[in-house]
Amino acid sequence: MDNTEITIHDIAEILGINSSTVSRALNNSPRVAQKTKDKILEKATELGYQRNDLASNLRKSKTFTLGVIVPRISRHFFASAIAGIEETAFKEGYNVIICQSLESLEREQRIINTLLANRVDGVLISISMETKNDDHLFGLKQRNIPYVFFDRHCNTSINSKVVIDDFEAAFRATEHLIQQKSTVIAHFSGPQNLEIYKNRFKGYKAALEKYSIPFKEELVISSSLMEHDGEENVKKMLSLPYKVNGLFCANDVVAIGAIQYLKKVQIKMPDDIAIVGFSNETISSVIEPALTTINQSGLEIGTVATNLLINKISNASNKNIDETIIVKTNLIERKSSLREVN
Amino acid sequence: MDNTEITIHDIAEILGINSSTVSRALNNSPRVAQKTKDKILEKATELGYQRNDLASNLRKSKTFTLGVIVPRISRHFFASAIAGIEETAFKEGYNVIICQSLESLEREQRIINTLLANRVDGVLISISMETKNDDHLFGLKQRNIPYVFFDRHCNTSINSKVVIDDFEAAFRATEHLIQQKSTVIAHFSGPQNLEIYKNRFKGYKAALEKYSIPFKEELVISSSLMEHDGEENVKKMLSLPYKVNGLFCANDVVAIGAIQYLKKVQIKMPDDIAIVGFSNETISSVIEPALTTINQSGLEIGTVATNLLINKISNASNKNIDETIIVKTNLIERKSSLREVN
DNA sequence: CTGTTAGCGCTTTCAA
DNA sequence: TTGAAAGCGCTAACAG
Repeated sequence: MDNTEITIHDIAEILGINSSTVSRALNNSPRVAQKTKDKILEKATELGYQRNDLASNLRKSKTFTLGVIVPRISRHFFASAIAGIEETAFKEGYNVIICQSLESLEREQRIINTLLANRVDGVLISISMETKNDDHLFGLKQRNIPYVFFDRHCNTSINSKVVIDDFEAAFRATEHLIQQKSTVIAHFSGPQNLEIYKNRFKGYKAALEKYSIPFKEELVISSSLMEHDGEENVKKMLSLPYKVNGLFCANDVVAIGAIQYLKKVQIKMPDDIAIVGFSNETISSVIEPALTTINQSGLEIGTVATNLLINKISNASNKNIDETIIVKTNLIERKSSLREVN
Repeated sequence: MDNTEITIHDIAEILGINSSTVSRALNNSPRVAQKTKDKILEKATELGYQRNDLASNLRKSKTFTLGVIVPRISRHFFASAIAGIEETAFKEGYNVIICQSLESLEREQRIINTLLANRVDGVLISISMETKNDDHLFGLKQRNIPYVFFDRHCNTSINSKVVIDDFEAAFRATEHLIQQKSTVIAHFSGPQNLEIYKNRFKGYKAALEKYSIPFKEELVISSSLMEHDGEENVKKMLSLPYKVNGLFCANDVVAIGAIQYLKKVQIKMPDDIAIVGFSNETISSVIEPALTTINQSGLEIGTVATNLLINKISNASNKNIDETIIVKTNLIERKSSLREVN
């Protein structure tokens, strides 16, 4: 068990040929005789040769690797987005480095430096809660490395992004509640420095306005998107001096927490309170039967974003065109199984 | 916005010094005068220099990168294990490449090749459901790249691993049910080609034996660890011609599904059926109040495994010593909040 | 179809 | 304390 790396030179020497030929053969170049190729391939597998991508990539100044930055890989939405990203990337011959910012700007910054040092060909990013602008992406811009935001994006400058129409979705969600006879509608919101939550809030407000329902500050309950925030939010909501009979929840994780607590304190959904929340294809079955959802496909967003990025990488002409792709959402109304059960 | 990479040579040329000195300075070598260092660092930041790790790693034959292979990053347990891994790795100056096998042996194989090609310094792996042995790790062995199994491991040859005592934990879990007056105890099991599920099954069986409870084949219900399997399993369990009043669930994801379905069909826990299942620090609050858990710390397992791996990497003498570290679990009994509520 | 040569950007002897 | 030179393993002209 010796540690020596087998290189193309070793193979070349053994076979009494030149290492360039070995290189060509291993890259399946048409400019090598089939017989030589066979010989080389056989020897390579025999010796357990494994190309050194560091050397190869260095030489080619191309890594076929994409960096992906998400706040947290375990979140339903991001997990499904990653599924879409990986699928698309692999199909196009790209590898993917998945990194989590854990909602920290500093970590996001560090990750970008690492990706830069590793010469990724492009970056997909969904920003952390702490991130207020794209200053820390300067390195990418300077080095002309294309990047695409997905879902959580920056609004501080023009960039390529793949998002849903948060305003519209929130508007529709709130409208749906109103049409379901909800008259007092709370909004569990997210960090207001994130565009998506800003827009969801705006959509909520606009719908109220349209139907002449007075907006009340105290019905908007914000949080940092942890599951236990759901419980906290519900408690705040229940402590109001009047009864809330509708809830638009801007985040799925919070929604899960909220629904669980509502069940626990025996508040019936949707009879006591109707809920509309965001969801996606991988979300836990907890939430599914409980409420009407705005289906936001992480898989699709991931796929679309990756295609856009790879496009930017390969078409130099597209590289500097900033475009926004809006992925459709749809409202899925569910027969609440909670009605019978709870 | 030109695309030219800034190299140490550029900096050297501008400053009229040699690139070796620049290299040394940027690596904070003590063999460079502080004045020169300052000059170089200033110029480097001014130009937005960013080291090319491909070149650096190639030269050093060392990447300070660990490969991590898990079945699925979105699973509670693996997400928390990854948290532990990253924390430990970063602390020691290592980066981490996270890969998911999606329970496919073929993908696992491909991932290993990619990691090999990228010359990672070591690998942490929790095997897929399809993986029956460690044949596909041959490349790692051959190249003398250390690897450590965590949680899901192979038993087909001696390897380093960080695991819990599955037999003991399962035994204790089942014993607990018996002491809680459960007389007919079902076991929701996992794929029997995985050691951990084999051992959990053995522990279950051994406990029954100790207390002279007859073992029944049909009480052992296996699945492929999806959340909806929980529901399927419960249905199978309920279709038995006798009443089951205890359940030892060998997997948390299945447990979540099972508990939800049990709630749905209004079976009271623990009155109608007492449950013990595995859990860990990040698990959804869904499961928490419902049952007694065997607390299996992903964070700790990740941390321990990473330390072991880094140790193997740096101490050549340890490299070929295979050791098994058993991380303690503990049984956490919960006051079931379901009792009052449901 | 194959060989020669140069060099990707960095680190690391060895020398001064 | 700095410089010169070699080379990590690979690919890509260019030549033949």
